[in-house]
Amino acid sequence: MKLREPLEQIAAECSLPAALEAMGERWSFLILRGAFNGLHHFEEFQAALGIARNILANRLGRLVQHGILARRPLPDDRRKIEYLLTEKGSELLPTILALRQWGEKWESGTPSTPVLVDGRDHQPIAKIAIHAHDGRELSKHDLMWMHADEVIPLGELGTRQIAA
Amino acid sequence: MKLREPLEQIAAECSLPAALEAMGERWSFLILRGAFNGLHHFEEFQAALGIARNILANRLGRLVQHGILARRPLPDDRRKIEYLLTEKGSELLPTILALRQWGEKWESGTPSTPVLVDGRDHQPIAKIAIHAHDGRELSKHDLMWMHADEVIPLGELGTRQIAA
DNA sequence: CAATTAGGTTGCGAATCACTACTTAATAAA
DNA sequence: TTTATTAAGTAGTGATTCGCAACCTAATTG
Repeated sequence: MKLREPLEQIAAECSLPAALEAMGERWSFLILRGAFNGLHHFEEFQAALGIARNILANRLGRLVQHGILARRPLPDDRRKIEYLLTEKGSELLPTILALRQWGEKWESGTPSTPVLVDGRDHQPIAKIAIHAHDGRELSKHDLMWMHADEVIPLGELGTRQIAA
Repeated sequence: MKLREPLEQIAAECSLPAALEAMGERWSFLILRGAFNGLHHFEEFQAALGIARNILANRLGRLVQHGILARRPLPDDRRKIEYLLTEKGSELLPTILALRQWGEKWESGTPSTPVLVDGRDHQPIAKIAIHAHDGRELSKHDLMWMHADEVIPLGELGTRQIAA
């Protein structure tokens, strides 16, 4: 059998396969959700998720390799390893929220806990949505796909020919 | 071996496992991306993604079962089956975009094609982000987690005790 | 110094994945 | 009207991964 081919080659012109290469495995998102909710240690993840230990070790290692989590042995108790979200990992939060909101609406039907709220007024965040560059929210009917070459950067309208 | 346990039981209070139950497998997101980009037929998906035929058949069936795709035999050529995004499936677009944007920034480094643009001005959409209920964009430092019971619905501030 | 804790690793059977070949029904070509 | 081709799968086979339980090692606690 050929080695499981990295998903990247499938569509070189799209970054989705690259993202899935890092996050596409069965437990990755749930481990990350745990990290967002304050889990830091191997045994914490294991207890909270009920994941097999070898799989957890493998996933944590993978997430560390991809720079999504950072692995830091604690100086006070050198048995303990702390897993922390990197900036790269933190920026997956919108993805997780979008997925969770979708699941809430279409699969489980019940609101999730804990809830992410605005620290200022303690109100839940808005639904993750698609916005135009000027902030307007866009519906499905406002959207279209274009080849990247055909997009005319703002501010150059009328001053430039289409690039291809 | 025990049957692979559905992810739902792990954290009944979160919808993320429910979402992953439907979309968590290796090819699901890429098939859906294909659907968003205009693929409708078995052979189209197969050629575009290079996925094994049995896996593709299985994934399409799963997505149909979950109501994410609809399966419709075409009346003019009754060999052909058309796979179409349902509303439920369409609402996964923010998730896919968030994941793709993340991959673009942190993994591939190159912009993806095709690009999703606003139909009115043909400008690329804004980055998927987290917004407050009033539309302000929130950064990581503006956010906090709360138990659902502790959230006081807007308009009831001061008129109601916290519910638990 | 014995017991416990944290974070793994190992072995094994079950399930899934990927590749190729085959099937079946409907349409198109000769 | 036979024959070929196309669309959408299914079946067989081996490699890989998953899940469980048991074990291991180093550091800390009693």
